[in-house]
Amino acid sequence: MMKDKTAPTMADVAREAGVALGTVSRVINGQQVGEEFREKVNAAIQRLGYKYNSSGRALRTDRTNTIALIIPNTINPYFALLVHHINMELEKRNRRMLLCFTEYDTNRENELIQMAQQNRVDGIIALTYNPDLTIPEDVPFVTIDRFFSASVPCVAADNFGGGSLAARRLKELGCANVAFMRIGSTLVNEPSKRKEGFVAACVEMGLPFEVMALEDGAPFEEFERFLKEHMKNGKFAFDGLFIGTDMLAWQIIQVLKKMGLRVPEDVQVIGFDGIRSFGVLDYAVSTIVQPVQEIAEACVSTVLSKHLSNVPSLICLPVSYAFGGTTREST
Amino acid sequence: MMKDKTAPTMADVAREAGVALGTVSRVINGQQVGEEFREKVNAAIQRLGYKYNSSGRALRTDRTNTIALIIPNTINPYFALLVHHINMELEKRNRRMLLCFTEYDTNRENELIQMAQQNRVDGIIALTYNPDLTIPEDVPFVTIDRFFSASVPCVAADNFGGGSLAARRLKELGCANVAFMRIGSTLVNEPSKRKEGFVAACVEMGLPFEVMALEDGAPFEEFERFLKEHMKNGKFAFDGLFIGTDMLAWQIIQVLKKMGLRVPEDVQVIGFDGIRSFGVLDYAVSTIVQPVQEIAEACVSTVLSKHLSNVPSLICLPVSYAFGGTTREST
DNA sequence: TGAAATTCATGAAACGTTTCATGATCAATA
DNA sequence: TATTGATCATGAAACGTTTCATGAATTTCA
Repeated sequence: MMKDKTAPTMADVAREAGVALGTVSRVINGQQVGEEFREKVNAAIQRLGYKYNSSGRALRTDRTNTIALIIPNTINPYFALLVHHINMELEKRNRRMLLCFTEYDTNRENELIQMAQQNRVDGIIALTYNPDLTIPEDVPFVTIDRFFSASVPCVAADNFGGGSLAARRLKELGCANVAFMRIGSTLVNEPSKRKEGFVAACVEMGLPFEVMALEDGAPFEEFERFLKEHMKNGKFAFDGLFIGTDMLAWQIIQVLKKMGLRVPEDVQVIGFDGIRSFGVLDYAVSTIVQPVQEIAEACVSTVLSKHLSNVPSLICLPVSYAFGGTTREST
Repeated sequence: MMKDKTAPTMADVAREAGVALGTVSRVINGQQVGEEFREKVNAAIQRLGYKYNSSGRALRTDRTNTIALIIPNTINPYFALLVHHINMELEKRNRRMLLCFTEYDTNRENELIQMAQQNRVDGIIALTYNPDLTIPEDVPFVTIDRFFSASVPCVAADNFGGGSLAARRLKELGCANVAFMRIGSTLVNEPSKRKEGFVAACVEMGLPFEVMALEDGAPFEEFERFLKEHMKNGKFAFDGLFIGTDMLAWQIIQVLKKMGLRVPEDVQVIGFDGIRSFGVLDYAVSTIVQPVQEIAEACVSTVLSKHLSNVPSLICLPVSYAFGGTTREST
């Protein structure tokens, strides 16, 4: 099964159809072309089995119709969801996705940005952890959840509002002693505002609260220790918990159950992200839902927008609260 | 902040360094070049801030160093895992991933293959559902879990062996009445061998079994009905279940618990895929583990292998059994 | 009817790289 | 010293597309 020496090109189509090369290009790109010419060209394309070659256009126009997405991985369900929606939004606009995993390696974050630039992607969407990230200047660049400067557009959920919504919701549910728990770097990034919003609302409502924050890499056992320390004679110090992410919330709930506490009867637990639990959790799961679809839409439309200078530098999208299937908007 | 009219190119570097264009190319590609030339070129690259442009090479060499991965989505944790490992394997070999989601749309599967070819990817790895998929001829093509013909390499876990391992394991655990449950198309594909291996082993061991298979799109309630039908006066007809996928197994376990059955005390349940449960499940989870890493490695090395004709047409990789952290090889 | 305006195909140049045949330089051998 | 061989930089062509200035053919309007 011998391959043709070389695949047919636009020039071959033009020759076969008896028209000029430029005419073939215009037919293929759906531009204004006389009817009889269009037919001749299409017939020739069929006869030769011509296949369009994007490499030529990429070189000539310096556009690849490809956007790079730089993200730690797809193992975390929230990232997987993000990848999915961003890909769908790109597809809608007839763009491709070059997917790059950082594995939380801050050096690799920079390398991947370089690589994407060499590959002449039309833009980069990045969810990174390097506070000294090298922001590229020659290619549209949008971050998720990381604010660098006014000139680098950042798309994020309303983390502050979400934290505050969680606090208000716990209060409404009758909680009298609450706590916030999270793990993650102390980078100044958008998600850290979950705590701020929570704390602000607690203060405003006069709701007593505690904060338990661990640095990246700290062992989960410290959370267990924290929880057990607040268990005195079968009485738990908190009747409401707000947890930084759903994944962590699920783990915490496991610990609570091992401690003999019922969720939500004894302790209300609210997570963050809005990860659906694959129908696998048998306890009531509450969460502050990130508007992933809208985040994806904002990332894509921002990175593709022609006039990046006119774009807001922080796009903040409203979250909602989900409990047993009911949701309501934040603020 | 005005961008340079045009970014520096190899020609600019050559002029700046006072050498020939070809020399710059050879320096950049690490080929044999005299020491003083190499230094001059590197200095010029620094001075000009030259950035390599892959589009030129793609056109000239017809190689993009990019592989397309066509897969339904990343929402399903097994797919997410696959995407992750394939990306890592590509990264090792200095290749990029163009990620395409089919959303189980069989037409889109074909369209994406076309698109990938237009983008001149160096190869395609596909996990598809269209039995009449149009297999491209001009580009290396590897499938996951789908056998089309001897000329289309297919990478899959040892599904038959896995099914048979599950049956033997249930027997060893003392089960006397078992059932297999699955949902999915009846396409002749590799995963359907899970049932065959299970049935064959049951027959061989004289272990009574039933099979409950649903077509794609069937409502989950039918599984519930099936399970409840086999519950008579608080006595369940099965003491062991083998479920086609972990995700389904998790859902089934929820139903069993609602029916008042304990897992694994009353019913042993074995899933398939080896999805870790995010530390979120509070019941004993058993599963036949797909060797995802090895599958990814096989896909990538096959699709990149120069002599695709010499490659085996079905690469079948051994699975293992996982229960509470212990694993053992199949067969 | 004639001039002006409009439509639309043509032909060639350009994008940035790789690669190949050519030729220059220098060392080694006779 | 003269010749051969080896090394390695040079210059130009080629990859397949888009785009732009040119000009031919047709339509419009006075």
